[in-house]
Amino acid sequence: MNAKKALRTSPVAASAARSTIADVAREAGVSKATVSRFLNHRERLLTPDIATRVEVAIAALDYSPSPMAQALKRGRSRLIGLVVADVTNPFSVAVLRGAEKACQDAGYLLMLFNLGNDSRRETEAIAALTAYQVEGFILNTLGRDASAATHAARHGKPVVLVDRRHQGMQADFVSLDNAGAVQLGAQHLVDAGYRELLFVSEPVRDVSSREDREAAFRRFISDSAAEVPGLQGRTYESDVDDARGLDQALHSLRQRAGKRLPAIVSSNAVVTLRVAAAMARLGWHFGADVGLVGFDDTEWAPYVGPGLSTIAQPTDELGRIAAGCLLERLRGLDLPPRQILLSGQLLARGSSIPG
Amino acid sequence: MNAKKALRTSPVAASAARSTIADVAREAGVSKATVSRFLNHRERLLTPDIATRVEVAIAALDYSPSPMAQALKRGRSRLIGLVVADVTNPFSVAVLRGAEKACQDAGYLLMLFNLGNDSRRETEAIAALTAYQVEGFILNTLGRDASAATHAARHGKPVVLVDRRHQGMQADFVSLDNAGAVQLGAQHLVDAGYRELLFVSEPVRDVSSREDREAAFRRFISDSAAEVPGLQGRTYESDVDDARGLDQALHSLRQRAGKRLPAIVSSNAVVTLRVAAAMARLGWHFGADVGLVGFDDTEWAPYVGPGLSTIAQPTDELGRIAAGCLLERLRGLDLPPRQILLSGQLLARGSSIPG
DNA sequence: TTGTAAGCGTTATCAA
DNA sequence: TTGATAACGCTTACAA
Repeated sequence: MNAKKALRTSPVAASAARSTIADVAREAGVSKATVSRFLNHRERLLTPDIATRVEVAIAALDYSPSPMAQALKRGRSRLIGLVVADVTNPFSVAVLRGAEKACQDAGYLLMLFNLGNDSRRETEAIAALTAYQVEGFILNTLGRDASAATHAARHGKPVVLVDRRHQGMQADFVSLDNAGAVQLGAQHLVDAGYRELLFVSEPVRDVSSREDREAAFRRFISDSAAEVPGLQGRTYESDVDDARGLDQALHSLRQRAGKRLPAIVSSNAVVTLRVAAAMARLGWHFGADVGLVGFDDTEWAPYVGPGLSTIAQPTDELGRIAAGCLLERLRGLDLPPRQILLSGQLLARGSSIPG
Repeated sequence: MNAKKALRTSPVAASAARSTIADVAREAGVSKATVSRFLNHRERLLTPDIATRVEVAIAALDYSPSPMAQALKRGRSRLIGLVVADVTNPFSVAVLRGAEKACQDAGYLLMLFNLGNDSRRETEAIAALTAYQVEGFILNTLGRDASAATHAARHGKPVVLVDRRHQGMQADFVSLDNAGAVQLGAQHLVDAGYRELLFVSEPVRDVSSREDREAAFRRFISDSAAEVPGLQGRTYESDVDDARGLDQALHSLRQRAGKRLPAIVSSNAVVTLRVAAAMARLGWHFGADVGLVGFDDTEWAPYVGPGLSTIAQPTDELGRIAAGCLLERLRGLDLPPRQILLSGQLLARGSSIPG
């Protein structure tokens, strides 16, 4: 198209091939070692004259070192592996976003592996990422297969678990304070006058955050029973393809409630959506017919029904802190595994007003 | 024997070090070349006896080749760079999901770079990804800075553009058939009886999909004016932090409508959410007060107000096809750039019933 | 059919 | 302070 471009790239292969450290060395009339030193040990050990020559050559050739070659040599790749259970889950995405930012700021790139909720791929994910020499892992997995992550840890790679603990795994763990959050949400419903509560979750088994939340809910009920007359609570596991089951669960919830007010605590955004679907099928209204507080403050929560009351997780922070923990370990911090719990925030909207 | 060797063979660190091709060669009593051949040229050129010995050794040492070293040697990395404008946008995530699946199935890993809607980071993204020797790019960027992508293409790396075209860029392009989709949505509103239409979009300039949709909307209005008495249409650009402006736009929409029915076509899920917020502020109801059809069929669309009518994009397909195009190019396919347009699907719900 | 050796782009260890 | 040179883990002529 333009002759200018053609001129600029006159040496035939110049535009196609990345320039290497050897090119720079030749251009500057020094050895590769000197160029490498200039790059890695910046100011030290360099004659000003030589330094500037190298600097000029680097600029002239638009040289930047190959991370691949560096990785091979140093054994460090500036790569961090991120495994998420399900990119479709807004929570995962939000965390991903926070983590990505922190990693990039620290000069690391993120390699993403999405499990698509298939726990069998967990091992595969860790293996692939390990092969690429990622320096550490941020894991938000299903947790069925602790062995995979343990394997990673045994290879000396630091691991940070987000939201979901693995049994007996020695790793930093960053999560919402689930117990506190459940307490917050359930208490809010009680304060609003609801007395017959139902905790709705995805299958709880082996997913630590679900277990924690359910356990906290049970504890809340038994702890509060004394002070709050008529308070009752049950739990229900909702399955993806059992809409009817959920409908029935809601029916019996109202039945049990009798004259008392029934309400739901939903354990994440996915479940909240299912509950919303059920409510629509039944023709019931949030707040008046059944109260609701749901985990995860999605952007759409304010516009569903009278507005859904939610417990917001500090997702961005979770991601940032998880990445931060990892980066600290990569910088050599040697501490026993930490548990970092962040508190949730209650956002009261129409769905928790008996109206 | 240096300390390194000692470390290697000490039982403690034994589990920590990945085994290399040299280890396998030693174990099998053959040369590295033979192991390499076994790996790369499978059946050919191998004595059964030797082949099995290698196979056993590989299994025994749990060996897998280092993609980094392979990349360095071959110049191919089995990596694909994915740049998304905004991981927060559900559309981006959905595409990401489709693309990731296809890439993984083909043995490629995805390197993710999120722009966070900051167009200045586009160059940075491409540079970082290029440095890691990604073999190709899937780009869903803002499109301000075509030079970045062009740069990539000039380096001989195939590029696929998703949803957003870059001006004058020679690359495969995969997208929704925006013109058809707008027609579908607008016609639906007209059929439902709405006559005063407003197309609401994020700032249109330089983002091809937004431009296409707006242009299609304008065309629809002028084309239909003759047959549909009283049909009028305008466009409005909504800014993130100008909620008041949007409120006013809705006000004047109703004013202009007079006795005719007013409706909105919203150009993506983000805008739809903003419109929902405005409607809530104004105390208006979808369908009855103002009709709506919105781009992007999110999971929450059915539960906002009377259900939001949407135009669903085949997001998964978009991602899959984009990845497919790239993989074809990587396999050597040499064709002029293709444009692949997929049609949207209208999902009619309460928000387009004047009720 | 198999082995030897060079080299991909770096960094690190030596001498000089 | 700088420069050869040997790795890092792999592939691939070229020899045997």
